[in-house]
Formats: sequence, C-alpha cells, structure tokens
Amino acid sequence: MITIKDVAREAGVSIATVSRVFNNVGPVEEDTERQVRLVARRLKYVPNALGRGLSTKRTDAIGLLLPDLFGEFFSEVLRGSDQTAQKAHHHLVVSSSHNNREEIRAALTMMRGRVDGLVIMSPHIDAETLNENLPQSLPVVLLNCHVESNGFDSLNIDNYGGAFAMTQHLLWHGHTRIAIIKGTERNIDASERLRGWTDAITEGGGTPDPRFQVDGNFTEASGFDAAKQLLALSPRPTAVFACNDSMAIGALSAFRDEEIQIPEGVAVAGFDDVPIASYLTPALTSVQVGIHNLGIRAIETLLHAVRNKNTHCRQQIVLPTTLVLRESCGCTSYHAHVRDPLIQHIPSL
Amino acid sequence: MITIKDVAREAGVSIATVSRVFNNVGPVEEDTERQVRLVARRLKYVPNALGRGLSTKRTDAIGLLLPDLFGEFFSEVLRGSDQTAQKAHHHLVVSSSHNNREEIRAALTMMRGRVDGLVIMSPHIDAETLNENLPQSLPVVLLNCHVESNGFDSLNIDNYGGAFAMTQHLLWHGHTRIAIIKGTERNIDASERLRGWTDAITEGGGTPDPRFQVDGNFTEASGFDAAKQLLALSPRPTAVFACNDSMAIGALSAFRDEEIQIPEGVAVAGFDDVPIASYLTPALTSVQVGIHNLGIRAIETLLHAVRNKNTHCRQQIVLPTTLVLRESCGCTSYHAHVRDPLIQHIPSL
DNA sequence: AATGGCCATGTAAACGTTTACATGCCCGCT
DNA sequence: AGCGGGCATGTAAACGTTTACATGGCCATT
Repeated sequence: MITIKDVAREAGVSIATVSRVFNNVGPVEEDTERQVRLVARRLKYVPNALGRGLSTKRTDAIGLLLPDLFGEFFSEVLRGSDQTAQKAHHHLVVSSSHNNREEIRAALTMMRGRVDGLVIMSPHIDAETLNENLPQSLPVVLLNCHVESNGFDSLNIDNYGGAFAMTQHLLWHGHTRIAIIKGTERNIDASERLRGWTDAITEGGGTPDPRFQVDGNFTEASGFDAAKQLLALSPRPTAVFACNDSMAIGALSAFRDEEIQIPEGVAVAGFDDVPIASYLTPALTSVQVGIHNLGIRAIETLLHAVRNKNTHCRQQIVLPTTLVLRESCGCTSYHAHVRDPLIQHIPSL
Repeated sequence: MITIKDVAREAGVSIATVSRVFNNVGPVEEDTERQVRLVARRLKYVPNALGRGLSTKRTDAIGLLLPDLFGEFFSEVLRGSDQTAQKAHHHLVVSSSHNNREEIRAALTMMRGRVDGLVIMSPHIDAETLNENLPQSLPVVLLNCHVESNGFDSLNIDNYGGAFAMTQHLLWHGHTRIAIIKGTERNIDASERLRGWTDAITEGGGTPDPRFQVDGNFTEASGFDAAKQLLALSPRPTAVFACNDSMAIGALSAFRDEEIQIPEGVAVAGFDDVPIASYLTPALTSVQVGIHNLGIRAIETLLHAVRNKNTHCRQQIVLPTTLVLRESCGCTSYHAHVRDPLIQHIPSL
C-alpha cells in the first residue's frame, strides 16, 4: 500500500506538504505542487480514508438503517438517498432487517464511528433506545418513526391524511362497504392509515366493520391472502383499501384469480404509489408519497445537521400526500401515460 | 467520545488489557475482565472502527457498486447481499449510478481503504480499468460484468441460455412472429439475451426480422414505448420477449392500453422473474435467475476471498436459469399461488 | 545594514486502536 | 534456596492521516 510517506519521500518533500496539496489547504509553491501530484499519480497514491477519518473525526459516510429491503418502496428510498449522498461526496452504509429492539441496538452500535450521521427508518424505535445507544453528538434523522421526542429531526408521511382522503374518495364513488387490508401490527404507518380509514368511514356516516379489517404485513403475499379472506365474507366489500401498494398488488392478483373484474366487481386502492403502480392492470389508484423524494429529503436534512455539527434547530416535518386516481378505483377512461392521471392534493396536517 | 484510554484509566488497567478483553484474545484474569466490562458498559464504550481498522487493516465493510438502483432487480440483489454480509458481521457500503468509465474510476478510488472487498456490477467495466484503479490485494467479485480476464472471481447469469430457452418456448407455442424488446445498448446482459433470441429464431427455421427488434433500456417506460412501436407494425408480432421484467411490465401496460388481450392477442415473456411477476395481470412468464440468490452468492464468494487474503483460486461461475411459465405466454389455466407455475430447468452452458 | 514580517516548508503530536515485546510475579522443581 | 517457566499485565510502536507550531529564507522597510 502506497502511503503519504512514500509520496513525500519520492517527491523530496515532507508529508505535511503532500497533505496540503491533497487538501488544497495552506500555501504551497506551484512547482512543489506539480511535483507532488506527478509523483502521486505515478505511484497511484490514494489517501487512506481511515487515517484521514481518525485525524479529522469525519468519515464522509452516512448510515442508513432500514427495517427491510423488500420491494420497490425501500429501493426508491435508497435510490433517493444514494443520489443525494453521492452529490455531497458521501458514502452510504446500508443496513437492514432490524425488526426488534435488540437488533436495532446492535446496528446502532456497529455504526458508531463509521458514519457522520444516521438516517433511521424503523417502526420499532423509541427515543429511549436512541438516547441510550447513540452519542448526543451524532446527527440523526428519523424516517417514518413514531418517536414523540422533538429532540430529533424527523420526516414523516401524512399517513392519516392520505388514508382519510383515499377512503373518502372511495366513498365518493358510492361505495358503502369499504374494507381495509391493514399493515404490519404495531407499525406506526399501519396504524395511522387504519385511523384515517376509520375516521373517514365514520365521518361518512358509516360504522367501521371489524370483519372488513383484515391483517396484512405489507407484502404481496399477505395482500393476496387478505383479499381471499375478504371474498369469503357475505356480503362482500365493494371496495378495498390496501395499506400499501404491494398488498394492493397481491389483492389484485387474488381477485383476478377469482375472476372478479376491477373496478366493477371490487374497487382497489393502495398507498405509496410505487413506480410500477401506473403500469399495473388495471392501473392502480394510490396515495402518492414521493418515496424517492423522501430519501432525498432525509439525506439533505442529515447533511445539514452534519455541517452544523448537530447544533442546528431540529425539525419535525410531515410530508403531504397526493391522491393519484387511476383505473382500479373506478375513475374510468384513464389511459396509462396517454393522459395524466387525476390528481388530488391533500393538505398536510 | 469515550475511548479505550478512558476505560483503561477508570478500570485501573492498561489499554492493552482492555483491548484484550474486547477481542477475546490473550490471557486475562477473570476478575479483571469482569471489571473492564463493567466499566465499559457504564461508560458506554464502543471500540472505534477507524482506529481498529487502521491498526488491523481490516474494515469489516464490503463495497457494492451498482449501475443503478431502479426497480426490483437491484433491490433484490441488495437484499441478498445485505443479508449475507450481516450474517458475517460485515457492513455494506453501497454506491450506484456509475454509467461511464470515469464515474466508475472515481467510485473505485473512493472505496479504497474503506472496504475489505468489492462487489462490482457494471456493464461498462473492463479488466484494464480494474487493474489500473485497484490494488492487486483487494478482493473483487464481478457481477454480470463482461470482463474476459480470468484474474477475477465472477458471477454471471446464463443470459444466452435463458433467452434461447424462452424464445424456443414461444416457438413451441406456435408463434412465428416473435419480437424482442432489447436491453440497454452495449450492455452485456442485453446483447447476450439478444443473441439467445436470434439463435433460437434461426434454429427454429425463421429469420430474425430487424423490425421485430426494438430498443429498450430496461425501464418500464421504455417497454411501454417499445410495445407501442411493435403495434404499429404490420403484420404485428404475435409474441414479445422483453429482455427484462420491467420492460415486460411496460409492454403489458401498453397492450392493455390498446385493449389487446394477453396472451390471445399477443404473448409476452420477460426476464429476471422479479418477485411481483407472479402477481401481475396476467401473471408474467419469465426467466428466473434467482436475483436474491445472486446477491448472496456474490457476497459469499467475496468473503471467501477476503478470508484467504485474495490468494484463493479465482472462479468464473455462470448461474443457470429456469423458465417460469405462467399466463402471459399462453400456458393457460395457471392460477397464481394455487398451483405451482410450470417450471423448466435450463442447463448451464 | 539591521530588523520585521511573510511565505513555503518541515516537525511532531494527535487521532484510537492492535500487538510484539518486556516485565514481574508466583509456583514448582531440583 | 535458587532457578526456570508460565501467566497476567504493562509498554510502546505502528497504522495513515491532519494540523498546530516551529523554522528558515527572502524581501521590504527604516
């Protein structure tokens, strides 16, 4: 391995001078600089990130803790994050599958020292665990976490508003028996969406029927199973609101399996508006949250905190959602990519 | 920040002893160990990864270079990788969007020193660029790269065999006008799949019609556009082989848009067998490559190289593919998740 | 000509670990 | 009693940087 010492020796200067050249800091004679760069290129010298990090206490890396990596949702978050991090010349250290407090604790610990900041997306995290396992000085941005403390920057989707508006839209279509495929139990996104559905039903003069609330876990398979369960009911629901698009896709598959027309036999709506939603058959009506943008915003917020050494003013942001009305809810004569889908903005809380 | 020195001082021992305790190495009195651990817990000491890395020349991190992060393909690779890396107590440093040689060069450089090894997935990489920009000692696994050198471990999908078999299957269905939606230009996966299609057509006694070869770039949007182009032809193709599932999904959407029945009006097949393929309407026939498994294998291979300090015997592996026959090709009476899809194994080259 | 100041560069400490080697103690053997 | 050996622990160098401070040369000012 070629180190700064090799370059210094070969170029006939001290290591300090080489360092100055590579960091564009301090005064250095033009000739000297040229010579150093020449030697460095010849030796293929690359400054060692660990040595640098140890000295500067910066790693130029950002940690991203995700609960999972399944499906388009996380892949989109990641895409936005990577794009933004890269623009700021930062690396992304990704870690997923942290589904209980102990795993999260371990992950937080492992990240210590390797990253300048942390974006945490975890339905199971709480302020105590965070404070216990992270130094106060480490910038943190919480993504879709339910942490009551305002000591952290946080980014949340307007789950309640989106679910409320979507259910209201289904009511507007004339549906009276609207089922919901719930998300993972004890997940904050899931429960907020359920609350939106419940309130919309109630406000519409109906009563939320327990039999119309079936369990799911955000996967296609669970959506498939849930839809099958709903079909066994009598009377059947005339509309189904799935708490995310994956489950909606699973449900669509189940309905097709039973040769039920959509939206005639049953209307379907999802949540997230993943990129493929518009390409499905029928095109899926969904609540758009701008997932890609979520990743971008998270990293931007974190970088701001890093630059200010975590002494900045914390912000809790709730991102507004948008209804994207396509075929599956019964908003007819929509042609993919030929006309724009009907869109209805939902004001943030 | 709490360092090993703080723990040593507080526990009344030397830093060497603390280090020994935390690395389970060398002899240390039971009482001493207990005392050290107690103090460490009280002070919430976590060994600094940079210091450790500098000393041991290991980072316990693995770099993953991806061309992109769009869609389920990469998300599945990542999922498999993360899972395997985590099991081996390694971190994953992800970097994407490297679409030309210069960007790759920069990414390789940035990774230097931060990772113990590199998984590189890039259609644009060549042996020269790799050798130029990486120290010989750094383990590398090439994923779906077209590098003729056998100086690297590599994992490749049997693109040719899969495409050949799928085209043959479409021929078996009686189709004579089989179009192909090509992948990104100059992409090795894309060209190998095209070659498979071409050879199968030729071997079936037909002639590959240039008008039936339309451009695509592996995105849903390009598949949509390509399908629209195919519909403008006369006579139209009776079957379409899309070089990946995303484009197949785009094509399905375009056909639905024109109210063409699938598979009656036109049969469709994809490549990759992404998780949602089985949930689509109609369920998508595809070439299964076990994407998740690809990520697992890549990391396993890399870890093996790391453990052997890169002195191991290099392997070039071509992973066999499997035909998964569902509705979209005309293999009828398939019901999602009720029966297993028809499956046909394709021997590796 | 002596002085002061600036500029280019060098020196060395610091960052937080690991680890080869040194130290000193205790025990058992002769 | 003297000695060797093993065991627990300490000491210090090394890893590759950055950076505060020191140094020395040169130029302009008095």
